[in-house]
Amino acid sequence: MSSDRMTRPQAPRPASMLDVARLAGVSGQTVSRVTNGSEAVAADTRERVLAAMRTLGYRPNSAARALKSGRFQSIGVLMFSLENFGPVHVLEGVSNAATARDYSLDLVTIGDPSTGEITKALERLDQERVDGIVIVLEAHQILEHAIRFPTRIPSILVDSQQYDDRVSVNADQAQGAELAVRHLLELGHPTVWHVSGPVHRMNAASDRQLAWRRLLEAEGRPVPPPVLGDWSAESGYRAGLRLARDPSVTAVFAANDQMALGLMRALHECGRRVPDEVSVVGFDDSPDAAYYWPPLTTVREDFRAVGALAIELLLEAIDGERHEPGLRALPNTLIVRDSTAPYR
Amino acid sequence: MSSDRMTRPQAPRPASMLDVARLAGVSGQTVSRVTNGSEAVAADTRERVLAAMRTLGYRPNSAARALKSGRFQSIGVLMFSLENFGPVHVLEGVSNAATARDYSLDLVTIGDPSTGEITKALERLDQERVDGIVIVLEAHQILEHAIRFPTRIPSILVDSQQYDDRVSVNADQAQGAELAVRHLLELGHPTVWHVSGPVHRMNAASDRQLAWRRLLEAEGRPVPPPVLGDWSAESGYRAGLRLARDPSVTAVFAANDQMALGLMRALHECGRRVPDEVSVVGFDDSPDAAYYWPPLTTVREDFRAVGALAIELLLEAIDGERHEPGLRALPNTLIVRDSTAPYR
DNA sequence: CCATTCGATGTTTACGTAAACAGTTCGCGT
DNA sequence: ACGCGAACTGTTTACGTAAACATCGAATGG
Repeated sequence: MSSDRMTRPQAPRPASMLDVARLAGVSGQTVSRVTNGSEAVAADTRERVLAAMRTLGYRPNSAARALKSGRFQSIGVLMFSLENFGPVHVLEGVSNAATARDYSLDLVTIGDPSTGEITKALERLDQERVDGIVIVLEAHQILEHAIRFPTRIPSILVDSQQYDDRVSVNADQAQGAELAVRHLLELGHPTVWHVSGPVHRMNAASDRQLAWRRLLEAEGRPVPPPVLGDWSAESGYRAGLRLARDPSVTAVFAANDQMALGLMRALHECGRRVPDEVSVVGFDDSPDAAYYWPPLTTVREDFRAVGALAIELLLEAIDGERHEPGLRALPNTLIVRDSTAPYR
Repeated sequence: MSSDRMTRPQAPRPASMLDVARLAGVSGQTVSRVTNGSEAVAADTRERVLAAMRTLGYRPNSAARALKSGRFQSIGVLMFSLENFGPVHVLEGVSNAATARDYSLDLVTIGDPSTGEITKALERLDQERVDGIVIVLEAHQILEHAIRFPTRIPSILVDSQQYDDRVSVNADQAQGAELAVRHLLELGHPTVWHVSGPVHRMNAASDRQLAWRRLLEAEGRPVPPPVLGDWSAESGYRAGLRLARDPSVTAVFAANDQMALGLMRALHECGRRVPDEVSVVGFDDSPDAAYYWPPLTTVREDFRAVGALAIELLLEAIDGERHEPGLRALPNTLIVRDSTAPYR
């Protein structure tokens, strides 16, 4: 292979538009026209150019193109970790939608969510190698770190929060939480306990908790103190150990599936049967939820749709369209499995 | 808002290097020198240039830079779905490593793994907006679809397979499977059953199955017929329903955590206690595995390290280094939890 | 039969940057 | 004072593409 290196004529720089033009006996502009599919180029000329392209293995130089046009055909995505199921699926939705529109994706993940890291990441993205940015962060992170949004190019948030001056997209947290709580109440449970996510001033966890509380109050039910978790199965487990001691607990709404998983493990350990003694509902419908023990009743978020909508709005913004600021909330579906049963 | 558009002076095009140069009263080249941190520029000149940059909000144009230098400071990543835990974590490792080296990531996911889609995706990446490509695919997918690897730029595979002419990186499947099986044998079980992943001619599933078989044979144990799954919890569940009927089954090695999850659900349903009657080991150490019921003994893969090594090797290749073809296999760790117990 | 139009193609130019090369100034040794 | 090199800065050029404008021939219409 080193001989390969020595005999080969020094990586013959890739063919340029002009190389193709010369071979095809036309001008560079005509090659450009063929490349961009547009314009009227005589059929035989086009054929000749295409043949030359094939011969030379020509590929348009995207850097030159971007330089000339000012467009990158690329979307930046800023994400926290890929630990949690939700954001990863949003990413998948975003990726599919972007690919469908012929945009590529520039992914930046933030290892350590410090102000410095986030700012640096946004700087990176803002350095004009992308046409727009999708930010998958929660509001509290944005507030705590005093994040300054890019100004040069459009950006959109995937977050359940309502912003005065920005467009955001997410699943409808309140509607989802209501589905869960209402389901349990309809099964006859006197009230519903809640294992909450890490509540900050504004985030999905607080939205879910608030909706849970509101619905119980509206129905005139007692509102038990919520148990605080941090989205992890481990925190759900700890919450479960506390709830399992209280025999009045017959229905629990966990703010996500992983906490529901930990919760059920604790209930099992304490000998409280699910769903016979305690009904459990989760949130997210992660792929494994159907195979928890017992299979988990949960609220399915349409992450793909969230990602797709984010891209759609962002591309419109890139094209100069102005959107009304505010949250676009997408509805969720209740998936009933075996972890919930009528109150006895 | 339309008035906004009309009054504003046409989105004053972003400041260029020359704008900065004019304001600072220097040449463009000096600005370039300051930007690139290199060279000897007099301290006061540098200050003046930096001040001008701040005033104008100057950002180097990455397209122009890429055009001039022929480098993109960007790595392409080709992935199948983001459904499975493993690949997503590899992506995270890749992302972290790339960021640390000041490379950005161009992510392409393949919705439908048809030949056309894969080829199209590789074309996209090969269109020279990246300096190198990380391909996260399994060998059988590559073979079945007769994938042609990019030739213009270096690429590296994340896959457990040994290729004659390419460099690949992955966790050591055989070593991991041996950890699992040996653990069960050391607990005194007469033999170990296996719920396999979707075996193709060459992939992680077949590697794990082969290692399982080899070790049993080496130890002179009977080799029960492996039960075929497809990585999903659902397939583990179906496998479990079959294994649960057979009282001679006391130890099962599932080829991933999700199948172990489904397996344990089936065992529960059939009244076979884990680990008292049946011990179960998984593979991957997904975040939830510690909170399965019971907590799952499993093999932890260091996905981050895999991603990091892939980036390291790829960057070296970009810098012109030639690597010996072959597989770099990274060792795994056995995590013992409550789903395994001594044979009684 | 010439003017007009239009389709097809070519020429020029600019995008923003950085390498290569070309000064210019200054201090120092002689 | 002179020459010399080091330190600093400027000028020219090329990267590959596509918009704007220019040209040319042929077809159309009166």
